[in-house]
Amino acid sequence: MENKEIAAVLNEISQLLELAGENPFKVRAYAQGARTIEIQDRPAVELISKGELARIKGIGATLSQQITELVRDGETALHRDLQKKFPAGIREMLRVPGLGPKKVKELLERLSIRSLGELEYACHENRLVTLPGFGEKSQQNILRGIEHLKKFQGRFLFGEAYPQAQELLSSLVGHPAASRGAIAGSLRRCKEIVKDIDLVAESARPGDLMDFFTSLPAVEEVLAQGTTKSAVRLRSGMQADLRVVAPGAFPFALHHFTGSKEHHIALRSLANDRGFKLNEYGLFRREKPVSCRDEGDIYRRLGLDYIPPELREDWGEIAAAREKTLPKLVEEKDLRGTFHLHTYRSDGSPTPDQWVQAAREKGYGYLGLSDHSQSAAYAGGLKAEQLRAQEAEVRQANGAQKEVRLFRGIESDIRPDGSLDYPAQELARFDFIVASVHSRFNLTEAEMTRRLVRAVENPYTTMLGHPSGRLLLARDGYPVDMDAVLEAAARQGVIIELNANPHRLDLDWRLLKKAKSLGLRIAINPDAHHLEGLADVHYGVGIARKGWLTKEDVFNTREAGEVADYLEKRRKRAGQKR
DNA sequence: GCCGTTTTCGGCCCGACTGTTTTCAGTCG
Repeated sequence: MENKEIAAVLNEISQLLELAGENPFKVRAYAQGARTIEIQDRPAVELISKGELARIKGIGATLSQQITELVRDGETALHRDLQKKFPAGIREMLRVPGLGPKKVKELLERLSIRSLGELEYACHENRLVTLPGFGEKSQQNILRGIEHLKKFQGRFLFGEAYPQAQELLSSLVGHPAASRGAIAGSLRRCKEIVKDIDLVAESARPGDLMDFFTSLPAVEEVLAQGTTKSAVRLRSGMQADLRVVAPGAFPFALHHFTGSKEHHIALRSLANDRGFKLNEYGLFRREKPVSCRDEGDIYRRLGLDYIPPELREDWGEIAAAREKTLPKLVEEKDLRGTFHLHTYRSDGSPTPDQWVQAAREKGYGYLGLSDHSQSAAYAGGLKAEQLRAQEAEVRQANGAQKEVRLFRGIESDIRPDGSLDYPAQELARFDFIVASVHSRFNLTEAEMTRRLVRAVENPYTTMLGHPSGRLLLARDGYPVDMDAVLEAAARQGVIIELNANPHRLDLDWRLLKKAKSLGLRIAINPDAHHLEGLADVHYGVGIARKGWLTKEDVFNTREAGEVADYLEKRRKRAGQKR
């Protein structure tokens, strides 16, 4: 059983214990244990065999026993009993905003409601109003919450939410009552999926700013309005929350509402140890406020280096900030070019000349064009006989100007047996090759792992495209032993793509740290099919930062000449190996 | 349930808002 699966079970145990009315600290201990086991570099089975499991901070005797039981039997008695007591329908009710374990328990015990469907029915029957702790309002809110769950599932892509947040923010900071404003929440931390938009603003006239916010054209419905907090539902279906604070409190509010919760728990605990108290209004030493101009000051007063928002996941960043070993994260301005762009020849729209123009506008020195290969018939993959024309076209675009170097590549399908999609003499002619899986996702994990390992062992493979194959909010990645694939890529010097398309953001940031530790280079590629898609590298950079990557870890921060030399050398070596 | 350079027992981040109450519990971030 993998660490991730173990974590999922522990998390569920935590939720169910909460439903059972257990000690909240016990509940938290299980949730914390889940996180701890998930971020271990080594599999639990190894930790158990070496007797190191119970020595990990946050895993004590009981959790260690539960994990051991899980690894040995694939399940635990505790988990099984809890599941029997609280079936899936009950757990689903916890996703309704405003419903927590206590209220779900009440619904269960007093009205025998055991699923979302039953809950909706009970609301329509007006049966919640008489329940203690509930009333007319909460019944309506629950109905609306169910409606919303059904409609949107309450989750949105980073790339969907970000432009909306930007627009709201620019409206807000343009208002005379606002002196400062910022995006906060998981969006600021660059999570690939977000639940809502959090905004923080500073104002001496909060009432005016709130009136302005709740009447913006993007707002469909005002869910709550006060002088410190307002919440609205946007026409897009997203919820946006605005917090307004008085001048001086802004850094603390921004920090607080950026999260994550786990980061705050760890940080406040450290603050306590050092004689401080930290909350959303300030940093205090013996009840006396400590002045901070910005978030950097907050960390410095606590004896830490500044921790960028993307890293605030309680994933080792606090220890690194204390030891002054935080990485200097890559920035968008470090990128010198990018790869994996489609043209009109397969399923994209731009011509090579148009891509050159787009690169120029972005200040890039090079672009790597890679249309689909012949097996991807659905995407207009290039037949072998079309390759000469493509070659000539790229050569011509390069001859016509000197500012932007176009590299001629292909996004080669990885066939089910792991081979690439053209004969070697064709592969040898490309400047670079992105190898990706686009079909036959239904192989077993062992077969898929073999397939990907074989693909990265092909001497012509330059990079592995969207390694997991996931489509966020739509499709999980195929089953594959990603560790084995990454290790093979590291042996072969194959670059790993961080596909920056908001639907993919693949390789996942949780694995980037692992890839980095293997010495792998990462290419932040937009996988763009239209000119506007080039801007998606922004999301890729956010995820790269979240994965602790520096400029040096990212392949396309190199200058055009260096990239050209690298690709040429690799191509020569591949020719010799063949 | 976990943890300990004051502690092996007694803490565990902390405050606002909502809807329900008539002083507060539950939820949320």
